[in-house]
Amino acid sequence: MENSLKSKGLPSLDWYDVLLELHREKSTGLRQYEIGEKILLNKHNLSRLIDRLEKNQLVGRHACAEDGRGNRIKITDKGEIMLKQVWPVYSQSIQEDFGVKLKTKEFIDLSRILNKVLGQNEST
Amino acid sequence: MENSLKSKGLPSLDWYDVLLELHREKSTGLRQYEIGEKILLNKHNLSRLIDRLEKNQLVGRHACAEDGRGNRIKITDKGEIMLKQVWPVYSQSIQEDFGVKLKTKEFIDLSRILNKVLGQNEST
DNA sequence: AGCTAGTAGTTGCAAATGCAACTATAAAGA
DNA sequence: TCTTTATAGTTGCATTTGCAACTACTAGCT
Repeated sequence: MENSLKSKGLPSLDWYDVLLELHREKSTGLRQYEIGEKILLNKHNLSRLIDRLEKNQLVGRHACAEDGRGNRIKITDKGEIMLKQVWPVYSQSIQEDFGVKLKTKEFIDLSRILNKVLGQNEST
Repeated sequence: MENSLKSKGLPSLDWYDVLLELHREKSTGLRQYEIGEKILLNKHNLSRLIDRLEKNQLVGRHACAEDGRGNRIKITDKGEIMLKQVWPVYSQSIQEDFGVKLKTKEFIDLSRILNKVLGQNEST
């Protein structure tokens, strides 16, 4: 999937993950720690990922009213456009790597089983 | 799993993967490209991974009779010992992350489905 | 044989990651 | 209020990864 994106000059999947979460909260934005809870990335790496996104003007860091330490991250219009550009390529990769190879029931089973593995984590 | 290994001063899982493949061919050893076919790592990174393994005397590079370009990698006794040290920690992690959370049937299904995803790859 | 193309493995450099230490602010307790 | 403790986020440094170019050798073609 990464190769497929890269060959088309699109950013990697972790950029997509962050942009998607921000898209879902377009109006209010998200705190960095909130993004960190949703995707699998520790805070220092997330901080630098957002540096890169910001440098590419896909997101913006805004001062945070309720907490002076943190900042509120919002997706930009350019970020929204990027999201729309990535999705067709991403979804086609999913189709090729999973859709073609698995029956619908297998796909559902896989999803359910992996969610069980992810869930009930003593570390969370 | 990586955290669990690291906290006990043991090397990461990719070291284990390589050592295990070499253990299975202890007498003849393996060419680097053969290791590369078995684990998910491209050749330059594998080359450097083997550098590290060699520096820790867990494997040895030997001149290759049948092909002057390549070398034959063999696990050392120290490597075998490391393999034996890692396995209990690794297997316990598997137990915690999968065994506890999944029923036997789910585990088998997961394995079967993921193998289907891996297989029939147009790129291989 | 001699030339060309392909393969095995290595290396330099840039970018990404992990770890620990750091700053700045918030929250909790005396 | 003042002190202590916890949290949000950043930064420096070492290690790892990805990419492209490279060497050295093999294999295939004429």
